[in-house]
Amino acid sequence: MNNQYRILFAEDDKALRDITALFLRKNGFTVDTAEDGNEAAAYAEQNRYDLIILDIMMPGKDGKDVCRAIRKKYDVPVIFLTALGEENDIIDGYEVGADEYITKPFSTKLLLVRINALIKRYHGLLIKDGKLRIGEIEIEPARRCVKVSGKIVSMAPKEYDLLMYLIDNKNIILSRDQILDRVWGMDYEGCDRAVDTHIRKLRTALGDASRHIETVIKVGYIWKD
Amino acid sequence: MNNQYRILFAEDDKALRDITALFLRKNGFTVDTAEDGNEAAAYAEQNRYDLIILDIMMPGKDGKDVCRAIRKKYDVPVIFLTALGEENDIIDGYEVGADEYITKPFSTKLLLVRINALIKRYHGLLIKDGKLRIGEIEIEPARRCVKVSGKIVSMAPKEYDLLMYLIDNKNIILSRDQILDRVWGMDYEGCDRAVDTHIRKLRTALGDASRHIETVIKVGYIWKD
DNA sequence: ATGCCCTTTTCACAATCCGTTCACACAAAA
DNA sequence: TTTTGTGTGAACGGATTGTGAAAAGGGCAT
Repeated sequence: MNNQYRILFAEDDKALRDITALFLRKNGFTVDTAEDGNEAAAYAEQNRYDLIILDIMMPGKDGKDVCRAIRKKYDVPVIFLTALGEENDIIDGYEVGADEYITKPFSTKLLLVRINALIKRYHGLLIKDGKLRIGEIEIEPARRCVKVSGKIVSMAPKEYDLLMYLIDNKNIILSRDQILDRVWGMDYEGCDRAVDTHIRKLRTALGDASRHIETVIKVGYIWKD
Repeated sequence: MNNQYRILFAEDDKALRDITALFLRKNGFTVDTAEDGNEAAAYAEQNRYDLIILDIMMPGKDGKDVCRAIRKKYDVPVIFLTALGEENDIIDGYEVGADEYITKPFSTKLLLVRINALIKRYHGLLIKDGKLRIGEIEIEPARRCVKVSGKIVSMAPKEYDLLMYLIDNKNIILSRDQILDRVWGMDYEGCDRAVDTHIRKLRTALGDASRHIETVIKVGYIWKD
């Protein structure tokens, strides 16, 4: 399991697709790219994304069709791209459930601003320079690198995933079942004390900063700012 | 896969255009030339460049118009050329989003310095004399030639492509899937352990310098400076 | 077409790292 | 106090990756 924010980026112009995907990866996102509507729909069917960016004009299924299909399946922020002056698309876009609308040409900077706004709206977190800051902790998702008060803290994969999940849902009590479902996967069959063990390891790794992780007896755990 | 940097060079003086383009190509860049503003705008519309060099005074669209048009479309470093003493152009140039400014006549050496500075700023890489340097490694993309601490290292095509992909995305974790998509091609069907094998070969080839390639367990690989 | 060489892929095994479980200590609720 | 829930450390088992070699694939000259 990987807790970088996952973005699906569907755009038929290969050059634009590549350059934008690289830019997004540099900013800490995990990016899957699709070159047409059908590929995008297939990806969205098979995976869960934190954000989906769709070009409206694409061969095969157009962006709006893809968006409608996705919206039936699960709730995820969607950004539409369209050529300048296609105002009708904008209306339609919002109708099928788009959250943001960007006209091409756009600067990568603008795109990032919109993405961060959406992530913040959906998760309550702020990303700056590809780094996620929360108290004395700084996380660089692109490198799965965690620093506490400036010092790099090495972390096993599950510890990192667990940390990201807690932070993603900060100030919300998470039951062991919820944690197991999201961090371990729905299909996990083992005993739920595995969570306790990983919480302990995470606490050890975080040192002082572990005070943010509080035990809610008989319920689960919570990350408090 | 083409890992040379692409430059668009717009200049109406044919002699200067040809000699400069030749010089840039000798230094490992892929160069498209345009002889006026309209041609430059058309090229920029149809292709993606890693750098654009624009003469300000050109027939048709002048350099500033072209720059404005490009800036609306995508984010790319732009260098302006202008005749000596046209200070107003400098002001305007930065206004429309130029990154660098070079007065004619200029030495090819100076141009190269500025180009490298920009490429480095945008990509985090250093190119000098057509060679890309990263730590003790020196790569000549034009010849697909790699040196480690001055010693030529022979490398199979996939190893080279893999190296370039890692470097292009340095300090970013790349999953085996991402690597397979980019270096092998989307349509690759084999098992993803092929990546591991090539990583090993690349490590062997790089010797000491292989310490830059780190394994991120359960996720993929990363090139760290 | 054939054989050769280089590259790529696959496989089996080794080494390493990670996750899970257990037993017990301790703390909180009943 | 009893009961239930959580913290802790160590040990086991399993998953993931490193490694070498062998098989498969492709290009090129003969």
